[in-house]
Amino acid sequence: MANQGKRFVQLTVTTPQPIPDDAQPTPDRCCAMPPSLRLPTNEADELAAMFKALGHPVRLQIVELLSRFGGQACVCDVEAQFSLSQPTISHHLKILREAGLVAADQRGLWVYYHVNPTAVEQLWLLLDTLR
Amino acid sequence: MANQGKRFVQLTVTTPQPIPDDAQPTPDRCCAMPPSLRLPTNEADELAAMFKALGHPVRLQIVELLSRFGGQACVCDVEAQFSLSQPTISHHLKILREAGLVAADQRGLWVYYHVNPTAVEQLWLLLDTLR
DNA sequence: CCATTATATTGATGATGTTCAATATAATGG
DNA sequence: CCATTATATTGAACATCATCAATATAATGG
Repeated sequence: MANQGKRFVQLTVTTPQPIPDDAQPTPDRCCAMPPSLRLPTNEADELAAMFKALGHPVRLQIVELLSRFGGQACVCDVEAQFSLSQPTISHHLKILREAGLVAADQRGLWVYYHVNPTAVEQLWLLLDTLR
Repeated sequence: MANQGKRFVQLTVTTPQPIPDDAQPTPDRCCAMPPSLRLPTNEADELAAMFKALGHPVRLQIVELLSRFGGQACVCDVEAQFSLSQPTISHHLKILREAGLVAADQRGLWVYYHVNPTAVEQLWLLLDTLR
């Protein structure tokens, strides 16, 4: 079977507008061309919540770790990598879950976590427009 | 002109890996394959600090705004887009500056901010490995 | 040097985040 | 049903964050 484990997505990206030639380098007044927001507040809220979840070194390391073990990393695997209590790891995993960045499924007594590729994709796409 | 201001991107998305057939559905012990951290703590600290700076809707909107006005957006331009006090905007800009995501240069009485493309690139690259 | 203006800093207040010990929950195997 | 084990939740202590009013700083133009 071709393209196993992959799918293709086509999307539209707005490019940054070029600075117009008549923009004064040192104008005698400011705010001549007030830019308007193109990132709506509700979108910004959701994306910022995901960035916020990545905004802690331990959580970033957890996600990086999970990204290399699709569905095979249980909580105790994660726990083993850090000098943090079990409740603290559980707390960080909850934050990542609630942001939609990871998902969990229970198999027997263990809970296995994996990265949600759609969520990462959204962030990646946004950064792509900011580069 | 067709597709003005837009470009099309085709990209590949990795779907979650299926659990291999030889993975025990209910193994009698866990952590058989302890993964090790590949993202060093000092790197994680720096990257997480940048993600954290993006982890607020207003700051995300500020960066998005700046990305479309390379070196032409002064603080008052930014201020005009939000219902927040001038000190609050200044505070958010400081956080973005200290994370290395934006830089400022003064021209006359005004201070113009622009996105630091190297910083965005770093985050983009990391997310690229997590997809 | 004085007045004006844009931006930054300070200090305060209320909200949110991080961590752990203790405890609860839920699955498993006798 | 009981003991064991993995994970989650609770509650508390302490740290950090977001916001604004007030004030400081620094550039400019008289």
